[in-house]
Amino acid sequence: MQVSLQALKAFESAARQGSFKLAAEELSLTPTAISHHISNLESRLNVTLFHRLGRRISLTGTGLRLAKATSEGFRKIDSALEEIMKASTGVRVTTTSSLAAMVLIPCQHEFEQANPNISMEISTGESIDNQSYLIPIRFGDVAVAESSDVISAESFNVFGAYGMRSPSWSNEPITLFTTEWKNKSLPDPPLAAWLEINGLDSSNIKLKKFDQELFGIQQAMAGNGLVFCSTTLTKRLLKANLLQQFETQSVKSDLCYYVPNKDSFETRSAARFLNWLEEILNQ
Amino acid sequence: MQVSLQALKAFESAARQGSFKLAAEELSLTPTAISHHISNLESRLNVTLFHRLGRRISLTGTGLRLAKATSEGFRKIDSALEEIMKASTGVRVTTTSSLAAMVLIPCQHEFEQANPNISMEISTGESIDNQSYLIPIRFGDVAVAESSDVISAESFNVFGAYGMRSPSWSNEPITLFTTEWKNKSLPDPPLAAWLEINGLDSSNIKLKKFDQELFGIQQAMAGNGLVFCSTTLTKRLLKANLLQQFETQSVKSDLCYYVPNKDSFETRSAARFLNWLEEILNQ
DNA sequence: GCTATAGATGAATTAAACTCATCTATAAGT
DNA sequence: ACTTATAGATGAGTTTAATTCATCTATAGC
Repeated sequence: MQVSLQALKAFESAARQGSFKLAAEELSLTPTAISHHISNLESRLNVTLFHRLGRRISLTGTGLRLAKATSEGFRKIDSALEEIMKASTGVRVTTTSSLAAMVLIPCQHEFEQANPNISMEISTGESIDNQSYLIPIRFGDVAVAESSDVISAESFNVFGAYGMRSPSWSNEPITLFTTEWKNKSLPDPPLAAWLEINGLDSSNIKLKKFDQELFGIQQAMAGNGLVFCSTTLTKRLLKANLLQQFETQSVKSDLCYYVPNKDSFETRSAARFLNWLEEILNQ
Repeated sequence: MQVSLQALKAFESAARQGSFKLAAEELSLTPTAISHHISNLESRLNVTLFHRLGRRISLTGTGLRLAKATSEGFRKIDSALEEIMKASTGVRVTTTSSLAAMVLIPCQHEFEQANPNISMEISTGESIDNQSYLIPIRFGDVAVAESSDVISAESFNVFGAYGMRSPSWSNEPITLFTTEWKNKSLPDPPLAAWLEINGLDSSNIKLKKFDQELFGIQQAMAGNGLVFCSTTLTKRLLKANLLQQFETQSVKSDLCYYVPNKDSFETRSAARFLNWLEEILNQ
């Protein structure tokens, strides 16, 4: 190509604003640079692009035609760049109520502190708007998710309010909150396996079910019983002395959190967020 | 703007061709330059544009989006530039048969010799295709044309074949070819005014009319009579000793050659052509 | 007729784009 | 499996091109 793109950029701005001076301001250059660019362009193309009427300029017919093309062309490119830049200054995540409320939202500030130039936006619910650059963290069956997409395989255990005494499983009636997913195709929480591993039986246990783990956890924190839920959600609450666990073993489940097409997120922000997320979930 | 246009150009080419090496060849650069440009772009935008699979590359989703935008944008700009370049490497003129045959075509070679980088294309007739960059040289009434558009005001005189003896206007019958324009709104050739200025009367003159001056001139050259026509068309023939004039005075007419919106032709080629044309018509 | 402003011009400076040399990883050939 | 050739990455050095500075001209407004 024999004409410089910067000259075209200068021309586009000057044409749009009808002034070398204003173009210079817009592009953070001196009017001299604009003048050089445009006369360079004119001599390379062998055309006059501006009529010089003393200290005033006006587009020639040829100039007008070129201006239309350059404006449109650059606008197309700029808007694509802008979209990318917008996407790269922040991450937009959507996930389950439980993960959002128990993990993401509490850690949001910490993430933004560690990554000052990345803002984090969290949404939950059925907003299936297939918007570009929206990162969905799904909760599902490990058998269904691509293995490379999985960020956290879920283990389950029983937790209770901090400070309560260890329950005596065989002697007293126990209220245990657990979850029955709204989505029936998901594997159930592995309560039976957990009981077996810990050598317990369910005769004294009175089960209460919610459709989100979140609610059972909140009940447990309020001292209204114990909760059987994923360790991912309670990790932070244990550290913060809001929940405690007992001498029971946790049990693996077929459930996991995963991000569909995890490797297709190419913005650095998304990559950093996903790394950070895997770290806090698997620490 | 924080991203360099040259980097975008490099990216566009690499994306389209799927190879840094090919992009380098297309842009007459080294593969290194392409690599630098693209990594610069990626770090500025905070995104990954290409997946690097060893020595093979493939566009990421973001890269694909950007590639679409840049390809389209640059294509728009390039095609406008190409049109201008094409226009500036040549001039395309359309005019009357007479001016074309008597002046433009005989001088075409001379013009192209003097302007080696400008090719000249001459067309005549009703091809009113309002194509861009086609220069029409019209023949018409000075009162109708914009004065700034006029290139030559026509004077008329009588001419005969080279070497013939001066006609004796009062003693012998004379055949005089003149023109009756097809377009009736044009002023007639000023024959009456010419006779008056030269103190002659038309009693011995036998008029024959064509609708183009060209034909009368050719009859006169063939020795079949005299021709009353514009001096512009005969100037060259006089010099070349193909025609001669006698002791008569030429007479001004209301006719002229003009180029509508003459000042709207901004290509250097067009400007140079128009200057050259005015020169040879008014020399 | 003076002053201020916009642009033109040419030389000097500065910043960027580009290349070179070197290195790594993959793909192909033996 | 080992060698060879190819594509790209990386960092330092060089060259080109973009930008500025100083100066000059012409217009517009006072």
